[in-house]
Amino acid sequence: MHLRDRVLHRDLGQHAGQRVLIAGWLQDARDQGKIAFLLVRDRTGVTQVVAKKQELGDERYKAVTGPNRESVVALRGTVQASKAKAGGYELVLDPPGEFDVLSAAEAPLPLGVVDKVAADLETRLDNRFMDVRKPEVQAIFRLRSVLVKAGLDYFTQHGFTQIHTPRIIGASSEGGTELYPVKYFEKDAFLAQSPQLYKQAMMATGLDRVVEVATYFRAEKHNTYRHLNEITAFDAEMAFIDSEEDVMTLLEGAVHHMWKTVAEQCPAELALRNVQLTVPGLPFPRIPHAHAVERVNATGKVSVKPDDDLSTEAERVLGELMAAEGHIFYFITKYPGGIRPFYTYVDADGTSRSFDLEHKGLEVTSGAQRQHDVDKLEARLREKGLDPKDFESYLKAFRFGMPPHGGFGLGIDRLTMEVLGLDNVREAVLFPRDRTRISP
RNA sequence: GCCCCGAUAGUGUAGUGGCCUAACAUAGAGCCCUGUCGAGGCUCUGCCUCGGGUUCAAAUCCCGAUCGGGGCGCCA
Repeated sequence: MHLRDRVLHRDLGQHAGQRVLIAGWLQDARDQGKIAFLLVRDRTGVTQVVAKKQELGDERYKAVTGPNRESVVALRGTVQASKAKAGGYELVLDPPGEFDVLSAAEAPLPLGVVDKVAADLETRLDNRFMDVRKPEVQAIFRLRSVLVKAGLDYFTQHGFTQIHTPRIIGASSEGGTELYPVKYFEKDAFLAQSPQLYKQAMMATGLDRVVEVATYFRAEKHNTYRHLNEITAFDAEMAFIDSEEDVMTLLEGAVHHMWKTVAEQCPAELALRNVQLTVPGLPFPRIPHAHAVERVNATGKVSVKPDDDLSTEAERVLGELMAAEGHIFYFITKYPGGIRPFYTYVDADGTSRSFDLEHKGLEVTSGAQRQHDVDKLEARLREKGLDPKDFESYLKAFRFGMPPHGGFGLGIDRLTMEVLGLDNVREAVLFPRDRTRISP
């Protein structure tokens, strides 16, 4: 039998009475002198292995109970019903006691996997390979995988083509955030802050609907539970829309599908995180920015000016108001044109066809219908203090037939944090890049 | 960019001028234990971020450095 054919913990019941091979991390070895209990963990659970000195002999018994915790071991034993756990199975390591250490772990561990003392997030991230051995941490990334696939499935089922745009960009930028400069041979270049300008260019091609699972780089020195300097998002753009409402309908459908899929496919992961997931009803409420400002100001807790964006505090207050009405997801729409990026479509009354999707007071999406009239677009650039010359390769795509279009960026890290109720976005990212962390 | 805070065994904490040659838990080493399952019992190992200063006396107070945490702004 090969290692790849090893029996996983969850399948032990199908092999009752048989001699099988199992392998995994030696979580613990409880030596009681003449009988020992080895706990061997694989990705599906922890198997108890019973080893008896009388049957194995002193030498084998010592070899079996000797390895350090978290060593990788493989062993053969006979599956039997556990004498202690109802409905559970364990392995009896019977003679000759086949037991191999595939990789010995050093001691002490830099981070305990099942220790009774909790470690700081900082220590956990420094030793992420150990941290992810914990089932409750593994659950985050299994669920994230399901969430992303559900999103991508939804988009492709709705006619979206998955694309990949450059992460290295030239000097021109959409503004709004600091960029990381990189050396590009004899030229200056930057890491992309978003695929915005590229996915819009695709609207001039006839692909009509594109989506990218994109990584963004933002050189902002923020230090909060919800910000990272390297983030991952769904970036979608769709052509031939009548208004931003078409984009919002698509987006809320995608989010609903992601929540529903996670609820259906991840009961074990949700249970490990103690999360009771509620799938939000459709449609999500739409709250025009002006109304949102009125509502939060009416509480007396904050003061937001009509033309300003909601502060973090105001966002939280609105989240509480909406939660009280039973809405965890909601759109804030019709932002004042002045506080949105240059490519946003602004109507004659000064409001923009833009929106944010919020979950319990946290922004998870920003989107809009885009300005597809190149003259108005150039005027918008100048209003924002940007030089149209710097955007020539972008603007060119608008001069030869550009349909009305719109799109959004949907943050995957934040979505994962929110679906699980994590208190820090770093929990939802394997190797987060924040203000100070570039290793591991 | 602005503001606040922290640093004590591998890990998580207590100690905030002398009672500290620093404590507790957990981990690690050794011994005992034939059904443990947060296994248990006994013994042992291991810590004040760095550099200045104040003081009779500094883990403790002050200054600086380094590393880190958090809030705002900005955004996903």
